[in-house]
Amino acid sequence: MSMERIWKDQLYQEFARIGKCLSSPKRLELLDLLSQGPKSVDQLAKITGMSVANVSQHLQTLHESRLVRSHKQGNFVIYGLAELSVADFMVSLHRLGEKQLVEVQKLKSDILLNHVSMEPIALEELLERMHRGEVVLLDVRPKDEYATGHIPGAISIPMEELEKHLASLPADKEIVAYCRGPYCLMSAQAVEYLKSKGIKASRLEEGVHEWKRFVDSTTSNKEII
Amino acid sequence: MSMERIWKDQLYQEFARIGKCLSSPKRLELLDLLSQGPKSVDQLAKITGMSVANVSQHLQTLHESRLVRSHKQGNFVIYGLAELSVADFMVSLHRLGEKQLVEVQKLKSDILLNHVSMEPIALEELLERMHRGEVVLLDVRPKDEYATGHIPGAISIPMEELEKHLASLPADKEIVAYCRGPYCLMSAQAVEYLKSKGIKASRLEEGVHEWKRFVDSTTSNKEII
DNA sequence: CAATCATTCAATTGTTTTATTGAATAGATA
DNA sequence: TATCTATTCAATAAAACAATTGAATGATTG
Repeated sequence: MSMERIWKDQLYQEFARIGKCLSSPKRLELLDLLSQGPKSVDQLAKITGMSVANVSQHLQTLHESRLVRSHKQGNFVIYGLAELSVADFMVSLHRLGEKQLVEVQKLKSDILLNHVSMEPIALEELLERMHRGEVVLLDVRPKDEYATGHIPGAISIPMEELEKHLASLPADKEIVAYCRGPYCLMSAQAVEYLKSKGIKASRLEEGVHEWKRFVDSTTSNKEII
Repeated sequence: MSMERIWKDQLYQEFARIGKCLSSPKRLELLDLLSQGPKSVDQLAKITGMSVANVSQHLQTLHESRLVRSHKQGNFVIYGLAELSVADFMVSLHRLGEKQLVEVQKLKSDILLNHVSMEPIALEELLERMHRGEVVLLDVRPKDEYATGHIPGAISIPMEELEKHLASLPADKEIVAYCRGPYCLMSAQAVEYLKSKGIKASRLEEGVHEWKRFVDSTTSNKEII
């Protein structure tokens, strides 16, 4: 076998390690969760419904490919993305999946039918209307995820505390709720609840990383060659 | 199991199908090759050194995930990327791999040591100098890949025909050669050959898709929200 | 109409991966 | 020091995968 062949095989072998990480549904879910902020092993186990040992094993795999990293904090091992670019890559994967896989499109529209008339608001429209002061953006993720990063201007009320803080919401404005991204249903539940209380509300499908990619693509303005 | 859990599992199952495609080194190489233009099964088999049956099997996998598509042309089945966005996604994967995997960095620098003093020229610098008419950009890929898409201003001389067309190259300008991208060595071989003939030459690491992403990121200039 | 050719299919092999257990580790707490 | 607790490790069994081979397909060519 030629030198070049060996080199290419080794190189693609390496890239395939990242591919391997993405070949398991559970690992993809873990990466999506970690995109929102660092978490302990058993937090991840609880959210995903997997056994702790299983989560740990998947995290090892992700660690070997340098997609996540960890540190000890008291009794817990906290895992997080190794790089912000991993989150951005996950957005790329989601985009590609939604474009190529009819099944993804179907699954998404199916769930939105369950949540009545849940047409999401477009990111562009939202930012415009926020700017004009017409809407309030609501981040319904846990506090720590909000602290890790959120869309500027959003207020934080975690899903479980929504009822408690209902009164503090401005009555005259429309509420737009968002959560972890297109495959998280917390915002849908929030909108459903708000609507049931007679509050005008709609859902933003995008999460923090999708938002970030959007502003990056609209504000980059380097000089042309 | 809750409705939501089932939905999420199905959804991530779907995304994992794309991941599966990326988990095999051979399939990654096939995707990279198809990024350059459509090819028949046995063309791919010859380039990659795999058996035809094996290539066909991998192509089925890629086809099931809607990453490639095929059509018959005479006696041949021609495969190509299903969407240009697949090529762009591959660039994302390469980026992530180069950033996270030290092994990839090492493999790349190792091979460049073999090709003496082969520091690649930066894309930005190249475009500037091309614009000033200081350099000639040379596409050494096969003609059909050039026809599928090339960097504007590049001239096409496939690797094997380089010797034949040597005289037609402008003597006063520096030559910059490029090929399929960072993991293709044709351009390095071309530069080595040109240098051996006393022609000033250097290598562009980027290929068409990397170039495309670069111009997209520098020229996008929509108004800010 | 037979022969040829590129490709796919089917069956087989050996290898890898997954989820599941239960035990081991190593900090923190009492 | 003993006891928790969270996590990892190790061993297992079931499932999925990759590469190989040879046969089957199906269109084109002589």
